[in-house]
Amino acid sequence: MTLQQEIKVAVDAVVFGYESKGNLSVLLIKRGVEPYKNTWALPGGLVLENEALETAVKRELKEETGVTIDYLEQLYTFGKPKRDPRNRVISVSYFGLVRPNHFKIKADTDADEAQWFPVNDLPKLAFDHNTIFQTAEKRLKSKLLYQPIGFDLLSKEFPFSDLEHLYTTILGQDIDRRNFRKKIMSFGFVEATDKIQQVGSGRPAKLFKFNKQKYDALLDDGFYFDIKFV
Amino acid sequence: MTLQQEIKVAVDAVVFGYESKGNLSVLLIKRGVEPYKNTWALPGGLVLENEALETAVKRELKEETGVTIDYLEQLYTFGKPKRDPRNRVISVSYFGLVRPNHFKIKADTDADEAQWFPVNDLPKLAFDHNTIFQTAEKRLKSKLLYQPIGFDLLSKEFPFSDLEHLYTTILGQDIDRRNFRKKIMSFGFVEATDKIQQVGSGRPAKLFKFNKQKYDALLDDGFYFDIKFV
DNA sequence: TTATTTTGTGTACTATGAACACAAATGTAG
DNA sequence: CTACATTTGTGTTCATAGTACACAAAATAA
Repeated sequence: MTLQQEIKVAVDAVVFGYESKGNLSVLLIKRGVEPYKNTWALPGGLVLENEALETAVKRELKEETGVTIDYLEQLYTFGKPKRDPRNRVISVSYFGLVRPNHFKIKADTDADEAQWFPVNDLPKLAFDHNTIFQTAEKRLKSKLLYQPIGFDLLSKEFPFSDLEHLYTTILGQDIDRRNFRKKIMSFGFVEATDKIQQVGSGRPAKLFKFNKQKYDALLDDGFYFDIKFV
Repeated sequence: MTLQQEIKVAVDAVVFGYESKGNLSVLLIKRGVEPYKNTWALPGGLVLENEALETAVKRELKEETGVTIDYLEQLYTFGKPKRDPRNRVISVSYFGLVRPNHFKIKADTDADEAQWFPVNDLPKLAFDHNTIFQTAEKRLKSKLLYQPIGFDLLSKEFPFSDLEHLYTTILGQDIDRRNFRKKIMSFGFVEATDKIQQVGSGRPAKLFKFNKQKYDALLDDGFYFDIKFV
């Protein structure tokens, strides 16, 4: 009943990065081998014989881009028979976020092969990677509304406006700053520090930080984030 | 850099069924071959050479249990190197729901190998299938609160109390019947029929049905189900 | 005929969401 | 150095949605 399989297993990662003021980007690499040689693609590759899936993603990311990941979760597994023109390859895709300070692409060996692209201006990608990207983008938007993953795209300490801009950028809609701030602060896991930051013109901003311990404690109580009102 | 792979790809399904009055069950099969011969396991098996993943699940379900699925979505991909004691096998798991009238297990060939088990009284399962089950149960609970998947566990026409009991059973908490009914009806995609059903003692109940078209139309407007208050 | 079981319904109170504008602190341009 | 532009920071009112709560109606069972 069970034919001998010749299916290969790959992992691919959709990694988002955010630079202040509305720059949401995705990390891509330019393929050096056929098929799709010289085409942009998501970082990723084949899983090794005795390697866990998540280990494989992290390894590939490090090898291909040098970027350090701050948040990583499994996204979806794509397995259509013809998604790779040559062999049958199923791809377990991952969804990742990086902080601005982990944003820089490594300067050595194949540095010019990896690059950040703004999400609104992506090239045509290899394989079904555009589909994978869209799935990730959808996940990012919906997850932002009920889990505090946005903080993994910001520095450890950030002005409140960074958080606002992150939300408006990703969701593509304006928010009321007073209501947003009131709501976020009501959760109790975002705390003001005593630092103040001045950037360009305008009143200097207090810096805030995300308190993961408090968040985890709330989670145990069946807490639900829920800022879908934004 | 890329060693020759010897990884096999399987699919497994966690299929939930619901019989009236608080009986939530999962579909299991008894394995006929090593490893884990004679141990209960989730239905599933290896993906064929040119077969889509979802096709594979449906095929395995049909072959092993004869049950017709009403709702199916991908759950998670499990890929720890030692999850199968013999070969490296990654499992793409699926999450399924069946209506009561599709509940019966086929009577032919290996019928006695498939069986419904109440979720609160599962045996120890083969491989990491207990983990897979737990992941599915969690998904069922959380999904019930923001997507109307509960209807895929009921008959096409059902008394309102069936819906209530479904929610109390799966979530494991009581609900206020008046508020629940008010909320569900406010969404507009549950409609009363003109049929009335009498079961045992008590006042006979109007039958209701789920209107998928109306639901889909709402979805396009960015509608969010949200009955997490239950 | 009485008790038991299940369905069906409305109102008052509370909490949360939504809408809204102006002063404070700094840099920048004339 | 003064006026203007830019960004941060903050409260109140109104509308909507959630929550708590009890009893009558229609049937069967004893």
